[in-house]
Amino acid sequence: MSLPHALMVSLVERPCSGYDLARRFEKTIGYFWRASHQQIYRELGRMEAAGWIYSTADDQSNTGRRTYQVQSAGLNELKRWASQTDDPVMLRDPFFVRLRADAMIGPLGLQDELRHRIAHHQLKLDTYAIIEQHDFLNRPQTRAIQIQHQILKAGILYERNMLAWSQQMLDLLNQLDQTHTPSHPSER
Amino acid sequence: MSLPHALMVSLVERPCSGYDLARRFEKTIGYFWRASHQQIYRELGRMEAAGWIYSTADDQSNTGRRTYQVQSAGLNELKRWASQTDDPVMLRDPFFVRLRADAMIGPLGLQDELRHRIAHHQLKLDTYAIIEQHDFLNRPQTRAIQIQHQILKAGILYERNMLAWSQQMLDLLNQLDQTHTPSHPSER
DNA sequence: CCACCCATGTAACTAGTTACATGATTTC
DNA sequence: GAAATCATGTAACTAGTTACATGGGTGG
Repeated sequence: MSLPHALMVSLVERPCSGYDLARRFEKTIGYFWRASHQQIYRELGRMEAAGWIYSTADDQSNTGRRTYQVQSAGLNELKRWASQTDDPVMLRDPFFVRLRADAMIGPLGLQDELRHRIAHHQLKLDTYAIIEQHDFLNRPQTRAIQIQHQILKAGILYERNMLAWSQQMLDLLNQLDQTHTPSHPSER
Repeated sequence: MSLPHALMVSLVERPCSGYDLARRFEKTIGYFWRASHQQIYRELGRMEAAGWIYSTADDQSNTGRRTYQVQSAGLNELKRWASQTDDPVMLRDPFFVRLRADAMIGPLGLQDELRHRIAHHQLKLDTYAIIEQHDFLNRPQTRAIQIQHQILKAGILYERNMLAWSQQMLDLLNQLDQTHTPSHPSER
């Protein structure tokens, strides 16, 4: 499992509450891992039970807010886990299944979804460009910053890739539809 | 959920047994979706109960082998599902978490894993090149074939991308380690 | 005082993985 | 006759999602 370890990495960077973690995982950290607040609270509970982290009720203001920090047992676990090897994950997008369905029993008019996806990838690229500008360019090039920058670049490459591919796919579908639809009104 | 629909697409292409589906999902179809035989049998059972598919014991040879085919209810469900819209999936690779851990509490010596990943991506690219040669080049350019080819290209682009990025990451780590590791953290 | 954000959780479900199990057929 | 492969499943667990719930603090 990766989520507890992703949370610990985040807590090593800066100790904070579950709520803050949830927000950080929705924003900047979200380009490389994502989690809902329900999952986060569950994992925080488990990790505290395992002695990997501990929490203090940082409360002058009687909310239930707790701040979590990584303990040495957690650090050891993180090192152990980070040193093991796994196969890279595959690209696994339901949209490919839709397209394959369109190829077999189509045309299903997937152009709209493609346009939606193109906009989505463009938006992510814009966000990443802002993060890159803000966090990585014109910053001291420490070891940590260079590695984190390279991780962000993976996200940028991925989005750029999917954007270009989606445009190609849209062109192809438009071209196929164009030659199919007008001459024979049988379909649609 | 996508798996039942992925299975139906596969069964539309060619009716077959659960065992055959499992093999097809490990091989060629595996570049866009993957499933274990346990999952496949479970889904086949559910889909048959739902009336989306039906099976016949194709048995002159008393094995329990059953061949599955998609029924019209299944085709309708497939059309309905394929026409809905979702957000594209994100890149979500535990290795990014490992790298982030290395950035915070490193160096952890992730070069070996990177070399492993580079070999893996190269292997997939080789496989895809064979599939492309065999299934898509010098073939009649029907609508279905062109779409399926474009799906394969997404896989090729993805692997090419990850390969190039992994090599950059490996170079970066080598460069950082080289200046960091020896007795003095400052340089050498 | 109402809406919105802060902050925490529980419960139930779905999807995917791992481990285990069984028997028949083909190949050496 | 042993080993590999064909062919099917069950059981238990893990990870992730969706829906629901609660209560305090802040700004207009």
